Amino acid sequence: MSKVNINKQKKKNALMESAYELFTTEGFIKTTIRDITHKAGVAKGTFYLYFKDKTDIREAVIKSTASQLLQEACNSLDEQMKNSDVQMDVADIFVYIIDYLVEVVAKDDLLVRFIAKHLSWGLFYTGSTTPGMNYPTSQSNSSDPDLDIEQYVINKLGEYNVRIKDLKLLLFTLLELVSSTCHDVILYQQPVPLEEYKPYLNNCIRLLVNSAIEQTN
Amino acid sequence: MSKVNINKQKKKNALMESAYELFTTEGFIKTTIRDITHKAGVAKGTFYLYFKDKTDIREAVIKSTASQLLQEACNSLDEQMKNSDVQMDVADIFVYIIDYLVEVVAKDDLLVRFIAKHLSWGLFYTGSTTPGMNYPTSQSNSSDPDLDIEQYVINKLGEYNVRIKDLKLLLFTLLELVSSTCHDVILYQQPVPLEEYKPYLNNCIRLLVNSAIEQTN
Amino acid sequence: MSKVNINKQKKKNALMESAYELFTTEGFIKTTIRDITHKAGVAKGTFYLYFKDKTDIREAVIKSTASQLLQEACNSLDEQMKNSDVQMDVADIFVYIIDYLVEVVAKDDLLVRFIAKHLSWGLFYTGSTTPGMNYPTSQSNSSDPDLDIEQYVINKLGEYNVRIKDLKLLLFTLLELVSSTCHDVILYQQPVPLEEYKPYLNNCIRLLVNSAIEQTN
Amino acid sequence: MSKVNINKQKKKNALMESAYELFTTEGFIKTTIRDITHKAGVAKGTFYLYFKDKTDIREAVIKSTASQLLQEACNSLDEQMKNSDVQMDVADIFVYIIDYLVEVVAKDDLLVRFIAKHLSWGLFYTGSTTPGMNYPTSQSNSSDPDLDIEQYVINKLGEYNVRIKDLKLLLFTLLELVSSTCHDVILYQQPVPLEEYKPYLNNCIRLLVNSAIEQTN
DNA sequence: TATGAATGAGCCTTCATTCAT
DNA sequence: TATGAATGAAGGCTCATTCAT
Repeated sequence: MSKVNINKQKKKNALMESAYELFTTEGFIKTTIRDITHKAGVAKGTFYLYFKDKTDIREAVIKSTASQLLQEACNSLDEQMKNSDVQMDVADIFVYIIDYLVEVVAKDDLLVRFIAKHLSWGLFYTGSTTPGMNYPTSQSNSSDPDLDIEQYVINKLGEYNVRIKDLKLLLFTLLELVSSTCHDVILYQQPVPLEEYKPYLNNCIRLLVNSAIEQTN
Repeated sequence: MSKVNINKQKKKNALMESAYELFTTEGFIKTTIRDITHKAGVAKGTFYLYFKDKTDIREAVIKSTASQLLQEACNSLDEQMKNSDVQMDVADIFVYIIDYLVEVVAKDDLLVRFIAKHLSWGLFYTGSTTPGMNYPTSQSNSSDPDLDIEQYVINKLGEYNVRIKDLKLLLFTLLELVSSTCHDVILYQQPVPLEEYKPYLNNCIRLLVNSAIEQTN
Repeated sequence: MSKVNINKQKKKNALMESAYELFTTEGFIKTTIRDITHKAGVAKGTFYLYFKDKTDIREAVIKSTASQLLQEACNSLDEQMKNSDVQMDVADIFVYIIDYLVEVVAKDDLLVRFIAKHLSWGLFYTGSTTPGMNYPTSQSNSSDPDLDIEQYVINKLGEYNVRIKDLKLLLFTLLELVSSTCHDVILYQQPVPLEEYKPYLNNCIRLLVNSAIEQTN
Repeated sequence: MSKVNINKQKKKNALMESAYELFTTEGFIKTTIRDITHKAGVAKGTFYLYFKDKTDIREAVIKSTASQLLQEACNSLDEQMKNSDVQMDVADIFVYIIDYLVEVVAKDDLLVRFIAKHLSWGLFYTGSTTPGMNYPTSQSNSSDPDLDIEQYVINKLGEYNVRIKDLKLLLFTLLELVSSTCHDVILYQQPVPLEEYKPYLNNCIRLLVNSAIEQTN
C-alpha cells in the first residue's frame, strides 16, 4: 500500500475509533461530527472525505466492533479447547462463545448501550456503505464476516461427527436472543439481574442447539 | 370526571395518536414536536403540558401500543379456543399468541420499525412516565400490564394441570427472541424471509416452552 | 377598608414579596410570572389583575424597598441621637444615614444586585404605575417618599441653625454617588474593597455636605 | 494579519456595531441575536463563532464604547489646552473632561440608556471577554484602558507641580457620580433638568478634586 | 374575582454540510 | 488532500398573555 494510502487509512481509523468512543460514552445522537473530528485530530471537512454522514460511520463502527468481538470469543474458545482436558459437547461450544460475549459486554455498560441490540448486524448484513468507500484490503477479512462465523463453527464441529441443521438460522436466532435479552437485563436488570438470568439463558441455548444436532454416522 | 379533565384527556390522546402515526411513518428522529402538535390540532406549547419531551411521549406510546397488541392477541386466542374443536397443547398457546403478534406486525412494515425491538417494554418495565400524568382510568387496565400477561397465562393454563417453571423469564425471553429476530427478518428479509423463518421460530418456541412444563399431579 | 379590599391588598403584597425574593435571588430576567404567582400562591391570571407586566411589578418593588430601607436608616439615626452623648455635626448626620444604608446593602449580596443602582428611584421618581392601579391608601405614605426624606432632613437640622443649599440636589447626588460606587465596590471589589473605599467615600460626603451648609442667624 | 483573519475581524466588528445600534435603539432585552446578525449581514450561526451569548457581546460593546468616548474627551482636552490662552487649573481639567462626556451622552438619548450606568466599566474592569477572542492589535491600545486614563491624568498634571491623592479612587468616584446622576437627569429630567444640574455637579467635582490636591515643592 | 389550560410567537442554539483557500 | 469559517435550516423549548369557566 502506498504511503499516501497508509495515511488515508490512518485517518479513517482515527475517525472510527473516535466515533466508537463517543458513541459509547455519549450516545449516537449527542455525538456530533465536530466531536468526532476533534477527537480524531482532523478538520471537520475531512470527515466527509471518508464517510457520507453520521449513520455511515456508525454502521462501519458496529460492523467492525461486532466482528472483532466475535473473533476474540472464538480465539478464546480455541485456547480453552487446546489447554483444557475437560471434554466439551456441542452445546458447550455455543454456550462458551455466548458467555464470552455476554461477559465482555456486561463489563462495559457503555458498550452494551451501543452494540448489544445490533450484535448480529456485524455478521449477517451486507449493509450499504457509502458507495466507492469500501474498506481497504487490510480489513477485507472482516468485511465479509458472514462466512467467518459460520465456517468457523463448521470447522469446530468437524471432529464431533455431527451436523447442525439450519446452522445459519440457529446462529442468527441465538445471537438475536442473547443480544436482545441481555441488553435489557444488563442495562436495566429487568426482569431479573444478569447473574440470575444467565443460567436460564444458557439452558435455552442448550435446548436450541441440541435440538439442531443431527448425528452423522 | 370533570368536563375540563375529559378535555385534557382528549388532548393527551390526540397527541399520542399523532405521535404514533408520525413515529411509524416518519421515524422517531425525523418527527418533530411541531409535527406532532400540528397533526393533533393543538398548539406547540400544549405538548409540554402533557409530556416532558419527545422521549417521554415515545415511551408512553410504546407502552400503550404493546399493551394493546398483546391484549388483542389474547382476545383472539380466547375466541379461538372457544370456537374450535381442535385441542391445543401448552406450547400451542404460546405459538398462537406469538404468531398473532408476528402477523400483525408483519403486515405493518411501519409498526415493526417502531415497536418490534421494544415489544417487551410495554410489559415488563415500570418506566417513569411524566409524573402526575397518569393514564386516566379508562386505560388503567393496561397501565399495569405486568400482571396482565403473566396472570393471563396462568389462568389459561389452569385447566392443563401443568405449571410453567420461571414463567416470567420464559415470557421475557420469548418476547425478546421473537421481536428481535422478526424485526430483522421482516424489515430486511435477513438472513431469510419471514415465511421461511417462522416454522423455525415456532419450533424454537415449542422447545423452550415444553422444557419449562412441569406436570402437577 | 372593606374586607374584600383587604384581601386584594394581601394578594398584591404577596405578589410583591414573591417578586422581591425572586428578583434578588434569581435575577429579573430569569424570574418568570409563573414563578412569582406560584410563590405567592395565586393563579397566573391573577397577576394581571394587579400589575401590567413584569417591569411594572419591578418598579413597585424597588420603590417600596428603597423607601423602607431609608425609613429604617432614619429610625436608627433617631435612636442614636437620643441615646448617645456624642454631639453630631451636620455632615455626621449624612454620613450616618449613608453608612447605615451601605452596611445593610453590603450584608446582602443579593439585595445590592437588585437595588443598589436604583436606590434613588424610590425617593425621587413618580414613575407611572399601571393606570388605575395606584397603591392603596395603606401605603400612601410611602408612595410620595420625596417629601419624606427631604422633610425629614429639614426637621433634623432644625436645631442646628443651619440651612442646606439645594437640599434636593444634594440628597439626589449623594444617593446616586453612594449607590453607584458601592454597587461596584461591593459586588466586584473593584477598584478596591469596601472597607478601603468607605473612608474615602465618607470624606467625599463630608466635603459635599459641608460645602452646602449655610449658617443662619 | 492573514486575509482570513482580516475578514474575521471585519465580521466581529460588524456584529459589534450592529449590536451597539440595536442595544441603544431597541434596548438590550428586546434585541435578539437574529436582529444583530441580520443587521450585520451574517448568518445567525456566525454570531456564535465570535461571542458566547448576548451578554458577551454587550460587555464587549460597552468596553469598547466607553473607552472610545473617554479617548475622544481626552483628545478634545488636549486641543483645547493647546489652542486656548485661558489658563486651566487642576479642577478645570476634570470638569472639562466630564463636561465633554456629559455633553456627548446628553445629545444621544439612546447612548445614555445603554452606557451611562456603566461608564466606568470600560476603564476599571478586566472582565473576561470570550476566551481566545481578543481584540486584534488595531484596538489593543484601548484594551488595557486602566493605565490609559490614570496615566493620562498624571501626565496632564505634570506641569502643575501637584499630586492627586488616591487618584484611582477619585477617578472611579467621579465617573460613577457623573454617569449615575446624569443617567437619571438626562433620561427623566429628575429631579431637575440637565442644564440646572450641571453647575451643581461641576461644583461637586471641583470640591472633590481640590480636596485631593497635594502641593509638591 | 379568580382560575389555569391553552396559546403560539419567538427565543437561543446546534450542527450537518459546503466551499474558498 | 485538507482545512475550518460560514452557513441557515431546524430543533426544542419558554413564557407572557388570553379567555372560557
